[in-house]
Amino acid sequence: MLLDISEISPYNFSIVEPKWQEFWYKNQSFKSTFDLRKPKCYVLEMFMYPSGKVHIGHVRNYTIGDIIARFKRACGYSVLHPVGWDAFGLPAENAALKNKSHPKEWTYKNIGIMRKQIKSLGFSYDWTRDFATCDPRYYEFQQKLFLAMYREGLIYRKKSAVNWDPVDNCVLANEQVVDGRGWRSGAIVERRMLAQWFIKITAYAEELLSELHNLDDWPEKVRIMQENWIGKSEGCSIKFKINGEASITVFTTRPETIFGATFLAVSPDHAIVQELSHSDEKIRKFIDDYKKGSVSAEFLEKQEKFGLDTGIFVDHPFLKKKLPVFIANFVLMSYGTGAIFATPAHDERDYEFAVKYGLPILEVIRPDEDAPDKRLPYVGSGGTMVNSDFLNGLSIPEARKAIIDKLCEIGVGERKKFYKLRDWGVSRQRYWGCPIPMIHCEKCGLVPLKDEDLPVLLPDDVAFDNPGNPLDLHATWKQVKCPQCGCDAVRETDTLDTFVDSSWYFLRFCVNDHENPNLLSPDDIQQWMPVDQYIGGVEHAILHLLYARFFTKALADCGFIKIREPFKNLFTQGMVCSVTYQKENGEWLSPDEVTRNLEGIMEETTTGEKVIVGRVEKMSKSKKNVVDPDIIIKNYGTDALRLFVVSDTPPEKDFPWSDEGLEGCWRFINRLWRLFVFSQSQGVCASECGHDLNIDGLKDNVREVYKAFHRTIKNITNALDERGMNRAVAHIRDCVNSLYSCLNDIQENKPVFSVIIRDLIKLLSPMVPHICEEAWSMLGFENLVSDHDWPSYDEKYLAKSTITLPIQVNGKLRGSVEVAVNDPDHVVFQKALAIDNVKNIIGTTKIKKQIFVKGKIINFVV
RNA sequence: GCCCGUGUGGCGGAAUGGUAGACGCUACAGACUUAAAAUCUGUUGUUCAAUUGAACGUAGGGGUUCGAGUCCCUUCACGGGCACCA
Repeated sequence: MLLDISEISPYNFSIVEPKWQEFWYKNQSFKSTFDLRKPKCYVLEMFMYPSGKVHIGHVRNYTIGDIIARFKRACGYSVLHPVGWDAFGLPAENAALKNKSHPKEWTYKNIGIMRKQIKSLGFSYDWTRDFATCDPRYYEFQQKLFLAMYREGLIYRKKSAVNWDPVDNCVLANEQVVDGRGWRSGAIVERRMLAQWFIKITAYAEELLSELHNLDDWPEKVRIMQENWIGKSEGCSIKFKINGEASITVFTTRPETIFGATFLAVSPDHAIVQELSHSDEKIRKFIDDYKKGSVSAEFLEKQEKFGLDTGIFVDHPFLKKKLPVFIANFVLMSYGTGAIFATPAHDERDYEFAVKYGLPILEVIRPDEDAPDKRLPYVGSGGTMVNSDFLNGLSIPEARKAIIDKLCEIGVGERKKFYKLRDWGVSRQRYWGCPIPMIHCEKCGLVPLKDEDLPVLLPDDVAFDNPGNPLDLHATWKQVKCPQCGCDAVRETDTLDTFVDSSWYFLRFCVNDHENPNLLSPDDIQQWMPVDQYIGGVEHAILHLLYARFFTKALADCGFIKIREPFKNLFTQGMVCSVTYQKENGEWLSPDEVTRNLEGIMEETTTGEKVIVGRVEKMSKSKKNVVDPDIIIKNYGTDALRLFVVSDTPPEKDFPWSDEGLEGCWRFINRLWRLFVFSQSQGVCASECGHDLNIDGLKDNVREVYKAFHRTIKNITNALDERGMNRAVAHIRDCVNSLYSCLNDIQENKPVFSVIIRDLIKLLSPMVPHICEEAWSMLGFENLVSDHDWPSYDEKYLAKSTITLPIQVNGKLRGSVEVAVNDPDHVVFQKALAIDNVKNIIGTTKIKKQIFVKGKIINFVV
């Protein structure tokens, strides 16, 4: 009795999916054990902030990771695929303020909710390694790392310019300053010098930069971004004498322009300015005005250049000439030496400043004749030195070398490198973060805690109703005895930037807490590190990825670990986007608030008001174009969702959400299901797989399907190796389509189809694991498909015996011929020339040249 | 301003320098059905011819090549990063 494929009932994902999720979880199916006999593969997705809800972006990120993890596992790797929570941070405190809850409670509750959501997505995680950064076990160890880095001289405290919110009494990150005002209080942000904790990332600037070139498996884009961020420039420092005694040292990358220097400019934060301000009212006022400006980049951008003559003069090192020294707001204390010599003729900023204050402009580079723009300021790289004493007539590179040599020789200059990279300010005047294990003692100064006195636990009894840091306001928490002298002292009340928490979590995952109490057990780390595949959003290209690289190097130098680069292969996935709808008054509408009317125009369902269909933009709550994964899973199942987020669009590109596309994946899941059920009814099962296959005896179409299947295995394997999930899905669909075209032949060819179906399930399992496990057990296969090897293909089936050879005349396609692969050339040409179309076009013209690329193409040139 | 990336049907996208548009979505048609949905099977770059075919076609212009979406030069558009960095 034949089963009618159209009568197979739909795939019941709502029973099947939870069943397998439960099974995997209970049996710890994806627990990682290191196996020396296998190559290892550490697959990691950037861990999640427990905001309370998993969004589609997470789903895409983790699905990509899960596909890689499952694929690698099947390919015989011993895989580590962990999951955890980046749990400290400001939103928990904001929520606490709003809901009168405790950040801890809020955070762990959210983790609970999200853990459940993540489980419903069927990811192959090793749940035994799950942890949150706010677990005392985790942050205690972080304090230990902090102390080690402090001992190593990598951590210091220094006054630094910060954005200060005078209403909230706290420091704001640059991102939290909007139009010069605090984002929450609305108060005008001040620029303040404040004592802050810093980690000396600049000590690693050179290594962070040079090692980038070895990160071959990182996106070029990210490497360039980091390179620019580190921003190395090479040049030299030059000492300018004041009255033959004191001096000002400047840094320049254009020392060859020194004969065009007409003044010096120093930062308002420069030591010499501080000194002068004591005795000079005008300078004091200038500094006050300057300080009113924020340090935020956005604010600085709008600012005009302004300056003040100090009245001081310095000697030009080569000319009997004095240069005036100006204070200028565009000179940054944080870069170089905080002082420059200005050559207005060849620098845009110097030029603008010189024009404004009527300072001389002296040309020292004559542009080449063919230079596109010879106007001053001339900043081109070509030209000849003029008005420059012994440099006259030299090219710029020649002059640069000559002048540096000379400066070094006479002892006023030195070759120098400078970096844009700044030290990492990690102090946060917040409660919900890792406490800094330091003590302020009046007698002893800064005293680090001893390792054995750790952890410094966060107190639970804190209040959030006052502005400022709850730790600082706590009645007793900060009172402590100095570990050195035993006197009364106070704890540091700043907590660590949460980027610190995420700078070493990947190391922590290597160690199974339950099995090894040493959280950075060197053996475990040596086994698993580096992360073989790291996956996350490109928005972390600089901060997180740079901090994590730095931390790894620093911890290596502190003796904790041996590796120096954490992430071997980095993959940055695109954002999930969706169309936006907006009313004419600008109000955003969600997709279920709009309908297409009879004329095909979008309108608001309730009011009939006209709706503007906006751009496809990143999903965000404010634009109301978000999609809730829970609802999708409820209606279509996890497999359909997982399949959808990786089909059609390459994972590195932005993904345009579409309900129709999702429907398509749902249809495909059912199409698979019907294939499996129908095949089973035709006798396809595990026990049919044992037979030796005699390919030659098969009917032509079945043999072709079998051979094509080997190509499918190859194509999918290659696609997944290159992380082209969209291509893998396309090949799978193509393959399923061709299986559908020979459904009638299944019963007669049970062994062949059993093998095909078995391997098809394996090929599908990284993407849609639930339906695969179900089909696997339904067809009588043993264990889990997740435990089985990846199918292999046989090269001998890849070769085609006949091919369709395209025939071109003068590079234009004019037809094609079926030829056997082993046809001799003259036979192939004969066939090609016999095509009517080809004959007509060539006619009696002489063939000048014939190109035959075997197996590819023939081209006649006439 | 500087640096990087991208540009292919109505849409998402395929294509080691070798038949451009695989696969999917949308749309249309046929089969099944009393009917609809679902399913199965087709068609779907544009313009002519209307069967077989022809011309055009991978942002625009130029070049290399027997042959270019792919390599080189150039212009434009969009996206991203950095931005007083001396």
